[in-house]
Amino acid sequence: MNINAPRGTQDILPGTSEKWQYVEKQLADLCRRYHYKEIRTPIFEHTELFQRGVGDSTDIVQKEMYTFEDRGGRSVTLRPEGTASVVRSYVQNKVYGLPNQPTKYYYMGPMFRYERPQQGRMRQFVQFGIEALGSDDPAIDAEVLSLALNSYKELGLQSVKLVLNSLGDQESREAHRQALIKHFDPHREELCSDCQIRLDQNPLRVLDCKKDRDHPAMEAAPSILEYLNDYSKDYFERVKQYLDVMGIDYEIDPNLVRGLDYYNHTAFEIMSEAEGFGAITTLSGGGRYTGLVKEVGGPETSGIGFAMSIERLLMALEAEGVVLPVDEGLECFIVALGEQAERAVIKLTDELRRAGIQVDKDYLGKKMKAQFKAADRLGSKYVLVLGEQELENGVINVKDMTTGDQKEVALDSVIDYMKEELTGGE
RNA sequence: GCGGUUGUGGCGAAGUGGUUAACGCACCGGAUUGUGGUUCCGGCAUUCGUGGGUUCGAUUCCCAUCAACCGCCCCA
Repeated sequence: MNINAPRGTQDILPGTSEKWQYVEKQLADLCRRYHYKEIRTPIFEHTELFQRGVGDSTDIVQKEMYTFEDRGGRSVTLRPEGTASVVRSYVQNKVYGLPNQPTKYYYMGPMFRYERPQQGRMRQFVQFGIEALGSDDPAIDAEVLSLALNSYKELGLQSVKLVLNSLGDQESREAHRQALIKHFDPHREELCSDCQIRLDQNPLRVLDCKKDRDHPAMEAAPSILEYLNDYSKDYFERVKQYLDVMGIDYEIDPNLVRGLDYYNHTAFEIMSEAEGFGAITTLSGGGRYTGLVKEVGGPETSGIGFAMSIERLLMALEAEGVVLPVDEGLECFIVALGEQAERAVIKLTDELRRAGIQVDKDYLGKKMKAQFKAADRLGSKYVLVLGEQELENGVINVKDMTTGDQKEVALDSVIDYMKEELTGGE
């Protein structure tokens, strides 16, 4: 019997889950300010959606999908990325017909890719992403880039860089495609097996092949930037202009291609340059897509989006030594001494909790000394002690664990007293 | 899909072909009466990922298997 979590999945336990909650909260607030609203789509979709949406020639579709047949004989796939689902939803719900375009969504949730796990790569991982549909204004490209970058900056990361490229529009891409084929075809036999296939299916991707990186033909390969038509060139210029206006630094990489088929115009990645980050440096990636909405059955609509891995974000925070402000302590621990007191403590514990105070107590029948030790270990700010004596006198002992000071408080006013101590105090 | 490393108690980690498998941390109990973080004392693996083989005997040798980690490809 294999009782381990499946390969490439992980449990996120207390101690770490607080960090996730913090990050999720910060990202949601960032989206609120940029006015992106949350969308939640199913975790699995019809396999066909990803085949058409993500693209048959992509690695994701060819070898990384978690695909299975359900009991009704339908082929379904655990989502490997978020954009296809969001676009499907946009089309299915006819959101393109609503007023107030563009539609600006954010999402956060698990994605699945069947790969060999390693540092920064899981079979189930969590992506946060945004999509802006219904506008091809370069200003919204700049907005998406700004949000992407700020999500890292606001959490305290320093060593992140934005790498930018333009893949041009349909016409530019086609011209470039022809040029690439013409350029690489004479060297076809010298390229790796993957690239020989890419040359036919999507020659653009030959450019980001790591195996053939040092091939002499790579150096002289035609750059997409030289094949941009006037519209695409102008589009790219305006995106850069808007970034400049916001004071956002970026690096142009004409070989940045992106693995998904649907991109055009703006394509980008954000990478970590932190020391000791591991082999994978890409934190997030995204770009503009124009054919996708139509491909999924909607009207010709342009969109742009990006997605980041929360796992990699947390890795980057770790690598840069950023400490998140998460509080793992406890407000108060109540010690009961004796049967009589135990009942009173159970009642008081409940009352304090309903009054908004965080309270815990012992459930292992420990002696007082051990209960104090437990309270200390839990990082409790206060320890309340209730024994037979206190009970008789209608009081309770309140000890401030930081200063060691102890005070006797009337039992019927202890709730107000604790509220005052925990909030009003300083 | 390919390659490398590893698998001893809750965690970290030594170790050897042979009577009781170090040590550290953590945990539990105690050091007189109802008060934590220091100190001292005591306790805590019929068992060395799993299955099989070699052997008089294996945690140590061999094979298989499972798993984890890291890397390649590609990506988030």
